[in-house]
Amino acid sequence: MESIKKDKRQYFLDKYSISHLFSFPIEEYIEVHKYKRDEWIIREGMRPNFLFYMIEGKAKIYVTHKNGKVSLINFINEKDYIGEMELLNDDYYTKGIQTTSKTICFAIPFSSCRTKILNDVTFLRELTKFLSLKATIMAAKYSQSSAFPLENRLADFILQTADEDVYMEKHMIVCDFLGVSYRHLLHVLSQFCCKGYLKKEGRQYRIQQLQQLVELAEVLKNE
Amino acid sequence: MESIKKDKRQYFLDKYSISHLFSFPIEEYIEVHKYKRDEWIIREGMRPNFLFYMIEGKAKIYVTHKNGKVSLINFINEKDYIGEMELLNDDYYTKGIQTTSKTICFAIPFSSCRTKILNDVTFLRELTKFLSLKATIMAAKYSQSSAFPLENRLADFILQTADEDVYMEKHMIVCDFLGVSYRHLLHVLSQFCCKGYLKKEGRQYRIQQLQQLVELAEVLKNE
DNA sequence: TCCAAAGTATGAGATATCTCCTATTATTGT
DNA sequence: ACAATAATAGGAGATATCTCATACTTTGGA
Repeated sequence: MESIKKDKRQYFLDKYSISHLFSFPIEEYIEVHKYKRDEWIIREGMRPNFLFYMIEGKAKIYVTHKNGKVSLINFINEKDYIGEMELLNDDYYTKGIQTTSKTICFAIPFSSCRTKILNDVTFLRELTKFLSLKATIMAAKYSQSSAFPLENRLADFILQTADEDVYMEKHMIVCDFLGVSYRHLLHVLSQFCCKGYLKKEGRQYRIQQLQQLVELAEVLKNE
Repeated sequence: MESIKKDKRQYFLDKYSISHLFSFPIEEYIEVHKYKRDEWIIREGMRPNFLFYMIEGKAKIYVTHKNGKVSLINFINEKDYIGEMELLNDDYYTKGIQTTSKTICFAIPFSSCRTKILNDVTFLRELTKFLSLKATIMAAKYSQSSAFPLENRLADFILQTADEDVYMEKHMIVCDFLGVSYRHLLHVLSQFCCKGYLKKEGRQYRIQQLQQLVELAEVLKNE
């Protein structure tokens, strides 16, 4: 992780201003953090020291079960908060957050801001709005997720996790996340290769026909 | 809908006190509303006049698409809020909420309380906690929903929607919600009857072996 | 360095689920 | 009261997906 300072910091503060989300001047407290692909923004089980707001890039949320199995739970994209559960909830078990590409976040230190933001109705209202929308969307997604064949859900997954045109998730994690057997995942992946959407390069896949994948993924988004 | 007054009202206020969720005395504002099965707590597209907090019973959330098709989106259970989106978000499209059984809600009038509760950090923090937990749970559910055969998901669904031991949802809505074909839904339902879990009575089904259904539904909840 | 564990890869048969088709009831508007 | 529409019901074959078995490769630690 690299903390961006001075002019560059100011550049991001201006480009993605979030001052309207707070009733007090927040800018002076904000740190701008830059991560490489696959870096951990938060380690599982460790309390974060910041409330994060993602402005560029994407990340994945992981949790480890008692039996040691690691599961991918969800994604984080631009304009998402990270660490809001820990901000509010003292006994929340922290999940791991790992970037999927180069990523830039605003990081608001708990040390100097926790009390302030927990008493800021403007912030709390915005956060509540954000969360209730998120819950609604997840509910809708949930109710229809199993309606589509793996082909569509996998296309969507590939687009969400690929960095540039390279897809390189672990099959085991993916079939767990998508709720599909290992065997079948491989089968559909090899179909994608046959059809020329992907090209296998050793252990990773390169996207050859983005448009085709986008069309398959679009199907999930109708209505 | 029936508004419960006097002693009975006080009984519910005491039994399910929510005063700790607010920093000001909320009790005097709370109305206690009682609904029969299948009543609408909120009509789709109409702004509610209350923030509801469900204390007994359960309900379903529906939305109508442009093409006229009606979809079940999610459930509401005890200790859930209803109308929080409308409280926060002026241009939120209101979804329909229909009870699944006899239901009792606290109803907090926007007219007298909206400003107060929108400026109450205690309330906002609690609501945020509630919503972020809900979003997390939905995300986890989503990622694994398609992992299980209809048998398990249907058992869960039946338990969530049955009133006492009577299940009587419309097949069309159910297969939409569960993302499964009409044909297959019927097939699994008739299997449940063969196995003696359910008994078909004209247009509805009566639960015969609750425990078996619970076991099937439990599978969804592991880990 | 070597072993155990995790991950990758593929075949073959078994199930779950879908699509298409065709009847038979409810429900609804006129 | 009647036609039109929506919902229920079930048969049959096609696909998607799962389970099991088996072999090879990479990886992390003793």
